[in-house]
Amino acid sequence: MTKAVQNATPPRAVTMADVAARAGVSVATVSRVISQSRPVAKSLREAVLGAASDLGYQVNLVGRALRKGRTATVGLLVPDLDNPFFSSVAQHLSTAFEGSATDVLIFSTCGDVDVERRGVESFLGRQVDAVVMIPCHEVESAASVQRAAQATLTIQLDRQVVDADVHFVGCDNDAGMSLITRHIEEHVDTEVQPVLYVGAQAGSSSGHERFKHFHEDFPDRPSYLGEFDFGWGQEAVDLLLEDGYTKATIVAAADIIALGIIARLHARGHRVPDDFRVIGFDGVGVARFAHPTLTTVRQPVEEIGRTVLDLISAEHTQPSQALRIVPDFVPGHSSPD
Amino acid sequence: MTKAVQNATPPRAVTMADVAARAGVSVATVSRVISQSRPVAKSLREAVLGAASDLGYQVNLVGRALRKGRTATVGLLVPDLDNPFFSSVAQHLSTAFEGSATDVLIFSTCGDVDVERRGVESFLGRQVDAVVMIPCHEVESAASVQRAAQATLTIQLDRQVVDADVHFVGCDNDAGMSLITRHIEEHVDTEVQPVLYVGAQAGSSSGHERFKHFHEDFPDRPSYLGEFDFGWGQEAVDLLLEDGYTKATIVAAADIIALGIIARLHARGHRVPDDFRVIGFDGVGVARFAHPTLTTVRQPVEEIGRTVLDLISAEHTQPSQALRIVPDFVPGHSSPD
DNA sequence: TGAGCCTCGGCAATCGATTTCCGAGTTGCG
DNA sequence: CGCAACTCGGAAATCGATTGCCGAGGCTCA
Repeated sequence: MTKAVQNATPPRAVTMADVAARAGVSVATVSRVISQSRPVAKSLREAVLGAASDLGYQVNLVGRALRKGRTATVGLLVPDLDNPFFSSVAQHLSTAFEGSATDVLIFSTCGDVDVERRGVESFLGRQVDAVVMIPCHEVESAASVQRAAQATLTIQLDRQVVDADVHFVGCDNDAGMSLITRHIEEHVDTEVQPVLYVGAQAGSSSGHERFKHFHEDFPDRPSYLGEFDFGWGQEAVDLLLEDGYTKATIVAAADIIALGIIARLHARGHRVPDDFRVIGFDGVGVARFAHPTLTTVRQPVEEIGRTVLDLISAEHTQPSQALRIVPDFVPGHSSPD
Repeated sequence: MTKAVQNATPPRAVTMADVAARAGVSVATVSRVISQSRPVAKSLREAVLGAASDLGYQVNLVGRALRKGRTATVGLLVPDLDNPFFSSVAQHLSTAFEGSATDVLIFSTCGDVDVERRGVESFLGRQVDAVVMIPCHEVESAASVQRAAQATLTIQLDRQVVDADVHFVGCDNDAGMSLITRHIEEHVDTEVQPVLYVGAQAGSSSGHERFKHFHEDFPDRPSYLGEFDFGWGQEAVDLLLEDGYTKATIVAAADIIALGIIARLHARGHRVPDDFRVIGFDGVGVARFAHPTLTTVRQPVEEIGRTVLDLISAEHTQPSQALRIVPDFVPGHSSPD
C-alpha cells in the first residue's frame, strides 16, 4: 500500500487551454468540439479529442455554468431522508432523470425551515435550472417557495404552501381517501368496528386534505392528530385504548403512522386485523415489511417523477398548474379482504 | 390568484456591480463586505449592506466557485435512496454538516456503475471540496473512486473498492459479527436451532467481511448467498425450507434481508422466534416496524457522519486511513432474550 | 472572371466574484 | 519635521468556458 494517491497535491486540473495547446488549435475550437455547438472539420476534431483524452480533460462545469447561465441541474429539497416516503420520491425523481442529460442534486432540509431557506439560496446560487421541493411547512416555507419561484422554474411536490401560485405535482388525496372510504363501506361493519382517524396536526397540505376528506365521508367520527411519524402512531394507540375502544377501523394519514399503530397494538396484545383494522396512506416499500402487510393507498412516485421531468423539459414557461395524480388502492392483511 | 409569478421572465439577477453602483463604491469593496475577506470602514460597510438588502442581492456561487476554486460543498454518492440504510446514512451526513458552512449535495447512482461514473464527473466538474461515496460495486467502481481521489479529497463510506488507497469510514464488521456470535452462544442451543447464514453474493466489501467472519466463527455451517434486498430474503427461506430445516437460527447480512426472511417465514406458517430465530445487521429504523421486532447490530450512522465531517474539516491532507466504528447490539424479539 | 455565399477557425468579450497590486491618506515615532 | 509603517478603497487581472464577430478560403453561378 502506498500512500501516494491521497497525498499528492492535485496537479492543477487540465483546462481547455491545455488541450488547445496540445492540439495546436484555439480554445474556441476546443469548446466547439467538446460542447458540439458548431461543426468542426474532421481532422481538427480528431486532434482535439485525441489531445483531450491524452490529457484526461474533463469540462469544468463551473466555468460553463457561469458563461451559459444554465447548468443542466435540478435541485431537489426534501424535509427528511429518513422518512421512507420522501427518500422514495427522491430516488424516483433521480431515476426519471437518469436518461436525460440533467443531474438531480438532493438536499435534505432536516425538517427545519431555516435550513430549507439556506438550501434554496444554495441551489439558486448554483444556478440550477429548476428547484423541486417538498416544503417543510405549509406556512413557514412559503417565503422560500416564493423566493425560488421568482428566480427560476419551481415545482412543489407532495405538499403546497399556502397562497403561492407555483407549480404543484402530487397525489390526488381526495381520490385516495375515497378509495379508502369505499373499501371500508364494502368490507367493514362500522357498528362493530367504528372508524377512527389518526393524522397529523399541522404543517402539511396533504395532511389537511386527507383529514378534511375523512371528515366529510365520516362526519362525527373521532380523530387523533399528532405528527407524521412512527412514535405518534404508537402514542395514538395508547390514547384510543384509554378512550375505551376495543375494536376499531383505524385510518392513518400516512403509512409510517400506521406502522406505529400496528406495532403498539401488537405490543399491547391486540389483534390485527381481527379486532383492529388499520389502513395507511403512501404505499412506501416498507409497508410490505409489516406483519400483517399493510392495506394502503399507494402514491404513484414513478409517475410523479416523470411528470416533473415533463414539466421541466417543456421549455417555455407555462402558467402555474397543480397536477394531481390518482393513487392506487393496495389491499393488505391489516384489513379484511 | 394571478399567474404572474411563474410567468415573469426572471429579471436578470442582481450582481455585485449593481450593489456597488447603488452604494457608490467599487465592486471590490462590495466583495470584501459580503465575503468578509478584509475589514471595510463602517460607513461604507453599512452602505453596501443597505444597498444589498434593498436590491435583494444574493451572491452568485458559480462566480465565486470559479474564482476561488472551492465551493464549500461536499458531494455524496449513494447507490439507492430506496434502501433505508443508504438513505439513513445520507440523512445523518446532512445532519452532521448542518451546523457547518458546507452544503451536502446528494446524488443517487441508481446502483449503476455508469451513472456513478457520471455522478463523480458531475461533482468534480462542480468543484466540490470533497467526494463522499458508497461505491456501487467492489470492483467495477474502483475506477470512479480512483478518479475522484486523484482530483480531490475522497472518502469511501460503508464499502471499499478493492485495491484503492483512499480514505474509508465504516462499521467494524468483525466487531459486529462477534456481537452476534456471542449472542448466539449465550442464548441459542445450536443443536436444536442450527445456525445458517443468508448473505449477499457479490459486490460489496461489507458483505464479504461479514460472511468471512461468520465462516470463521461457524465453520462448516451452510450459507445462502444472493442479493442485498427484501426479495432475496424471501427466496432464501424457500431454499432453506426445501433443504429440510424446520428450526434454525438465521444470521442475515442485512436488516432488509432479515425482514424478507421473517415475512416469508410468517407467510409459510412458521413461528419467529419459536422455531426460527432471525438476526439482522444495520439497525435501520424499519427494523422496529417488524413483528417481532428485529434483533440486529446497529451501525452508528450519526458517528459515521461526524467522522466524515472531522476528516473533511481537518484541512491538510493526511495519509489515507480506514476508520472503523464499532457498532451496538440491539436485542429484539426475533431472537430469544 | 468576379460578385455573392457558405464554411469554419481564431480573436476577444463576457459571465460574476475574488484578489493582487497600487496609491492616497493617516498614524507613529525618533 | 521627516520617514517608515499601516490602513483601506479602487483598478484591473483572473478563474474556465462560451459565443458574437471577423475574415480567409473555397464554392457556385452568371
